[in-house]
Amino acid sequence: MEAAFKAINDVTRREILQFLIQGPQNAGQIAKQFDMTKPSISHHLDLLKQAQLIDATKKGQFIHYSLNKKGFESIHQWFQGFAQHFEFPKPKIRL
Amino acid sequence: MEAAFKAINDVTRREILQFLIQGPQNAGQIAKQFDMTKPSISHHLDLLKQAQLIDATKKGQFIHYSLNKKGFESIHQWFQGFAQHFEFPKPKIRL
DNA sequence: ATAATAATTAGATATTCGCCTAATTATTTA
DNA sequence: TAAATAATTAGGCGAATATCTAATTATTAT
Repeated sequence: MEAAFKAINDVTRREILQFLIQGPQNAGQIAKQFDMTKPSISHHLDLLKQAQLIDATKKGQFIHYSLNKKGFESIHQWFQGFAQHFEFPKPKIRL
Repeated sequence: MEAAFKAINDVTRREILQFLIQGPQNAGQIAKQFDMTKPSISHHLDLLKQAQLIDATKKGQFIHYSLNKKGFESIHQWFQGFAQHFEFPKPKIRL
């Protein structure tokens, strides 16, 4: 959980997560989106992976990164502890 | 939003938020909970306030701190962007 | 008015963080 | 097998962070 909070405390990493909503991408494709060197992006990916916010699977010489539910769940759980004390906008219907 | 992510990226500050679930507390009462000097706690409170995760209201020489919905909402909003891509446990009934 | 209490502000220091360049590893293609 | 491509690892550096002690501000009580 510690790792997840740390991971999302950075604009670039949050933007990487946003980008991955579109679907899995390899490190090069991710790096292209940012005005930053590949090693720096690689480091960000590492932290996101440690936080289990993303998964990495090697496909040949490429590594595909995709969102990982686990990390988000740990943040969600923490958040739920407070959500009960506030009222957050709820969907009109239960999906 | 930036400020909220920053604020929750620290164990002490998250514990302060947890503590405030019990209800408003002044700075001294909060500081007593932690093995840390009052100035350090004061600084943490300042960051939480900047993030609008807590409110501060002066009552005489005391300052009462309480949870503030606003900061939590900004985190909630960010999170919702991903929640739609995963399935998180939902309550059985709509409250 | 003075002393005591609550809390913050200021300044210093050690650690962590984010970024870079250079070097390395692993895989594919010619 | 040699060259090219994808990505990471290593090492260094300035900026930001968390903590402490000392000093300051504001309020209450004697």
